[in-house]
Amino acid sequence: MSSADAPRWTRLEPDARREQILACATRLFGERPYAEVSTTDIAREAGVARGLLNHYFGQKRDLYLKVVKRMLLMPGLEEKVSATGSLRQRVERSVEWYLDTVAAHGKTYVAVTGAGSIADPEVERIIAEADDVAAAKTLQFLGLKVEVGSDARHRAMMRSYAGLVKSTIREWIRGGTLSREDAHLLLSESLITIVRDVFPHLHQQPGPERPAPKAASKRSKDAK
Amino acid sequence: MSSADAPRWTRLEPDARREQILACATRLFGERPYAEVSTTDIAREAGVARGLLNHYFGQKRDLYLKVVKRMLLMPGLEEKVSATGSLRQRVERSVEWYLDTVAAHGKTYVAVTGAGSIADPEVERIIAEADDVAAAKTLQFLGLKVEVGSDARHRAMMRSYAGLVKSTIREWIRGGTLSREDAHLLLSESLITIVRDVFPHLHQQPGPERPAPKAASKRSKDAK
DNA sequence: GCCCGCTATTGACACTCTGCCAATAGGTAC
DNA sequence: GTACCTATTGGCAGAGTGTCAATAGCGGGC
Repeated sequence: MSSADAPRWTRLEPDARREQILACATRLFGERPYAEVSTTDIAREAGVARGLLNHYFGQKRDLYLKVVKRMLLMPGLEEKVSATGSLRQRVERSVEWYLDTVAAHGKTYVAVTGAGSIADPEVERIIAEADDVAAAKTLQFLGLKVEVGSDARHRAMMRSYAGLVKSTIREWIRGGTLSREDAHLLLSESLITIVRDVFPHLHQQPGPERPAPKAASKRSKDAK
Repeated sequence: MSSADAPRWTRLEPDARREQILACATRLFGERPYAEVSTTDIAREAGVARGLLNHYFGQKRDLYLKVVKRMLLMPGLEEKVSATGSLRQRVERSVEWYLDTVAAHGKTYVAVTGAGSIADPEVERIIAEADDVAAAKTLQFLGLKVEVGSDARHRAMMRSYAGLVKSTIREWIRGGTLSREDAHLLLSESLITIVRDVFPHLHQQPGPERPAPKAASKRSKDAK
């Protein structure tokens, strides 16, 4: 026999094993919803004993949390995209970058963020945290992080905007009910509106504290 | 003894019992996430045997589905709000109505819609369906449901918008990071932008098929 | 090349939760 | 009071999860 004295299992460096398990878990959680993926499935996929998952990650939820974190805390943006040009240019570039990034990660991203995953406070906290980081990055990238007083409010609004981003991406990736161009258009226009009309005092517009945007503020055609 | 011959349990009409169980389930699912609420908890809360839940609702998921449905398919809008006036007026009235409705239902609504609940295909389908109904209603209410050809695309965009609505409401209801006025402002401005700039051909604007809104379309100040 | 110790990994046990179904008993009509 | 209908119960079997002592890769010492 070829496997006469072959070891029944191989010993890996903790980091390597952790990484391997995480990769399998990421794929499975992308294919099926949380509850449908048993730890036994993940263990079988990775070719290890189920107990090893708990050894490395603790609870099943913690493993899921790691997957979510990795998905949401995509590094990039400020390193990849230059923060120059008109507002519209910057908005469109950041939207473009985001769509690219998500397209690369594919379904898992949608499964993790879109469905909101498991309605667990801890998971939700992680998602909220990631949204907050993304919000801060976006604000900073757009060159709007100036007033510290109302920063919390603006961050909250950017987190809200993140909801629009997620649902739009789901329409695009999942059902294909929106094309990439549609998504781009919708996200860009909305973000520009938010920046212009909802925080107008951050923009060039001087105006009063919050100039009741009921009367359409006259907008000079933005440089494009 | 007072309870010498008192019956150990009382017999109810199926509809009444179903209703009672549903009420308890609704409350519990609003307090804790799906996985944290066991059928035993619900049964204890309702004062019945656990098996009765399965008898009336089948799977635990089906019970949850019923709760979600009841939450999401809030009737109203077209019956309550008149579809007259300028675009801005109609938008603001519908946003107002929606905020009122959600505020009435409170945390359960947020728990059910916001977190996305359980990442289950069936539950997701229900939510998507409800979003779609809401989207169609909104389009109709805004007086934009005219072209049948691109209706699917517009519906998809309104479903995306629903994502913004949900996340905004969560910021408002949960953390209180946004005030009701903030939510109103954000949602109104965004919806107006979408209707104006993303489906401009549906509005008064004639223009080509999709006139690349990069160049800011000149907007006459809307009647207000 | 052989043995030894370290520790990555296993396998089984106990517990919880869920779905199912035959048996039970509340209530009503006669 | 009695008998029937069926709403309701309670226990059983299966699946999934977390825990922990025991096992066995595998590198280092000689």
